Amino acid sequence: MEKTFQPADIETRWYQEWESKGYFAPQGGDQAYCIMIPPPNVTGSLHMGHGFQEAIMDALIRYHRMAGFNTLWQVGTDHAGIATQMVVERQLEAQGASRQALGRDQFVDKVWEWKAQSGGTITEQLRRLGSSMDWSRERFTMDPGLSEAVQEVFIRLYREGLIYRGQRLVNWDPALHTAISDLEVVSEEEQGKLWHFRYPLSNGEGHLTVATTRPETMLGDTAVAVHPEDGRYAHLVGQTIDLPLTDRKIPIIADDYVDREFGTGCVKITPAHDFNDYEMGQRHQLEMINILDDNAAINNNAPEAYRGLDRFVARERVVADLDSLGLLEKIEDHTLKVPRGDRSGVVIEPYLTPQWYVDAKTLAQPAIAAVEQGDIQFVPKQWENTYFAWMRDIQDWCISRQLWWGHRIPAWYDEAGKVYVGASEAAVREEHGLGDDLVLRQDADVLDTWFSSALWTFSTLGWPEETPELATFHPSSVLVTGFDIIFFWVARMIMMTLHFRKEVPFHTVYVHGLVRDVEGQKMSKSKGNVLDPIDLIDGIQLEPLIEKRTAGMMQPQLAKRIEKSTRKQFPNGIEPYGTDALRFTYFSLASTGRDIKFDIGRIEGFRNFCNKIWNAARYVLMNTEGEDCGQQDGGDLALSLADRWIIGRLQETEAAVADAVAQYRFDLASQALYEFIWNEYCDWYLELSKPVLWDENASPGAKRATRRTLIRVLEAWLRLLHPFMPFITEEIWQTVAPLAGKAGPTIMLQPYPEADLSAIDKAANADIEWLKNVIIGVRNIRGEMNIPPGRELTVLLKNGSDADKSRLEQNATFLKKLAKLADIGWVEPDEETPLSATALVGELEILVPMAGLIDKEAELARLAREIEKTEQDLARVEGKLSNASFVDRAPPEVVSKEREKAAALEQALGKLREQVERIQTM
RNA sequence: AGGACUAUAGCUCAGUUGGUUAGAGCGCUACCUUGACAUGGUAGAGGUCCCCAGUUCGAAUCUGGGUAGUCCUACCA
Repeated sequence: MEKTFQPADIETRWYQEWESKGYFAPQGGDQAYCIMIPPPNVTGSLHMGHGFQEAIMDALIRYHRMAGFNTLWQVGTDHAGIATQMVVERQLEAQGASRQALGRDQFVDKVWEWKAQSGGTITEQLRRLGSSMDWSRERFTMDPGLSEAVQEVFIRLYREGLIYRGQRLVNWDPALHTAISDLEVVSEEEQGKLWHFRYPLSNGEGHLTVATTRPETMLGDTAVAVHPEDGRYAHLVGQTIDLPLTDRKIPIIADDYVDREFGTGCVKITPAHDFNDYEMGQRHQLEMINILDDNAAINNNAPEAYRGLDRFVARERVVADLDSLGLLEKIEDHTLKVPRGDRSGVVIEPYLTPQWYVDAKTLAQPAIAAVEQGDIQFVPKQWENTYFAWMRDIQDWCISRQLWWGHRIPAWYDEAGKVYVGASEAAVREEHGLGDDLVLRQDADVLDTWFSSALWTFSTLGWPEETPELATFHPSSVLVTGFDIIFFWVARMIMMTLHFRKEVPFHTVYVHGLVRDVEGQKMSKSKGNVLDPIDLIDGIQLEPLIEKRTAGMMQPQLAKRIEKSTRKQFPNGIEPYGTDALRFTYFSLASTGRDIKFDIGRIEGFRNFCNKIWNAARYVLMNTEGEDCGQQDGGDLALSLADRWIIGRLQETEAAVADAVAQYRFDLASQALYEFIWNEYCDWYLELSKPVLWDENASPGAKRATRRTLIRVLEAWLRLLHPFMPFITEEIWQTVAPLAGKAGPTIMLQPYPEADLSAIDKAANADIEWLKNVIIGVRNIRGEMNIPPGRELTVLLKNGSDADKSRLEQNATFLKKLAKLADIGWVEPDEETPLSATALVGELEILVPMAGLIDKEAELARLAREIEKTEQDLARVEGKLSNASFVDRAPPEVVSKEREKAAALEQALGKLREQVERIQTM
């Protein structure tokens, strides 16, 4: 074995081995365990959030696979309608072509080509993370089977009246030329203006002043509204206004939506271009005048002067024209929320178009009930509130998109505009008895990507066929996802699955936090703070990293800043840390209910942990290979104290890990493993094994027992660790297993360690605790007194109990070795002792004679510190005990515990003071 | 506007049902290449548990009120 762990050497080798041997496929017991991957964008690439999420899923999957479950991790990718179409359109643009010039069929072919070309990136990256998904079952949302499921769902919902077509206001993206759902609109506060206009009354008796943030919409105004109880305007209700710049008269109406306090208390109403106005228009049967075209330029419904102008040009023109008419009262600065498309970034317009909708209110009812009843549980639970809040006020879901890439809507229209929904044109004709002479035209739109994602848990398993996989693995066990897609995806999956399967899609939703950079900023391309998980695994030089972070920047000054901060943060680039270290870092940060700040220092620490594991294994192998490790039962076995102790601690660790995983506390699991492996197995157990293995006088039974324990405990914790660090554990296990009497082609399919609580040896724990304390006592003196580590000491023990005496007898060799002692022995309580530095373990005194070694003043100073600390502790405890109500009212066991503490402290204090006196008088 | 979450060592974070000497990793200080590991070992320093009040014998932990930060939802023209 190499002296240091080299992850690159082993990772790809093992992954290929696992995949090619089919280890990821379901196999195992009657109980199924299934996780559906949140399908990443097929043409996307891996980011830190994926890395985190996949690591968690893989740990759960490997854990349950080893625990004997019939385990499926369903993998697949999403066609990501808008995102993918945009990428391909940009590529066409760069070549001077366009989607329109190409035509629909050819364009869609192009997208498929792009998918074929770049679709392997993300799946290759998932493999680099060690994710053990079943690639033989990989699905894509536009596979024939999944498309069939989409069509089936659409048709059935339509027939049930739960999908309908309607003309109403939608969020229109003027850049992408498509409707988008409410969820795809992000509103940010921006600086804007509030324009105040005078609208003249038709009767010539003055005007009303209205305010707007979007002046151009006044061209489509069809009313002015005031509050019904607003005394200032009550007499005007029913009269009309001469709408400036147009030749229209519009009514003054009363509606209690109007806020009397805001502005003048008069609101211009544009039902075709504002969601609130739309509703008011419905209430008052107002005319709806659409003044925009698909590009959000002014259309022919507006006065001629404005036709063809872009909305923002028209805005300036309207303001200028009103101003010249003397109707512009004032302009104020105003911060407002501007709605923008999450993909295009352009300002969204409420726009009147025919679209398809899902009746979400109806579907939401059972979906709410499922969570209320606990059929689905969120972890952490507080996300249920978020879910309820949204579901109880859910709006109908606009599912049609004016795109070409996606599932085309299975609806056909005749020339009269009558709609027929069915699986194909032929099916529609047959069903409705339509003659061949009747021309049918398929709906041009495709479905929202999330429509197909909503079916993911069952469409991937073969639905609408009743497949064996569906029967076995549905509902799935747990969904691992970020809170950002609870509405987009989780809620919709629950609705669709309950409707079509009459069962939940999953029993648990584990909601993890967002991965942020070290300063808590969201990672984003434009901030240039993105970390690529693959770069953390393989490492990257500074220059390529800068290149990567600044590539394709629109603004050169941004690139400069990014380069500077990157140089500062990673002056030497990023070292290769390996997948295991990266994964372990994720786990250690994965406490529930908070985002994680990714600190490069942590991953370095866990890389070191990998190295520690590697070297611990080297040590064990050096001492066991070619030796009798008691593989065959029989032969003398004389377990040492340390052997019994570490076996018990292993059980406790196994229990802790199982407990942590059951609660999705990967941070606690990783911590328990780290602590056991490094602080107990390596720091203490390996050291305690040396005196046995290197002692020529030790019995063969003792040596055999120690070798056996060394190798078996190692073998067990490799399995225990495997779901979290798959590669290093597999690599080491291959060599270790036979020596531990285990056989098998892979650690992946070995049984997961289960705690045997009867093997926990409380007495051994206490004895080891004593041993550690004595050693630490001596080391402390050595360290603080600057005694060279190589210098062997003679130590005297005093005032020991019978237990201390027998403990010393049994452990003298260990003490000598670990504390570097030439000799250790007892002195009687009244016996004269040389002047010594002392440490206390309970009542036992450890004496290190000072002659020639220890400076008198230094020891006095050390004792003074010790005394001060002890005095403080004692004062606190005595304070409690002198409080009558504490003694009266606290539980007796708490009180007696405090009393014992006080006694022990008092005694220790006495001894320390005695010691000070002795040193001073010498 | 409503809601959620967060605040503990210089940094990143644990801390179970109230009773600990408030912990870990990184960083820091000193010493050490001892036959697994310097990606290491040993010892050590470092905390007003955000603030105020309350409940309690006892609060990092429970309650109320503040402060600061992050996020979500809905929005007034």
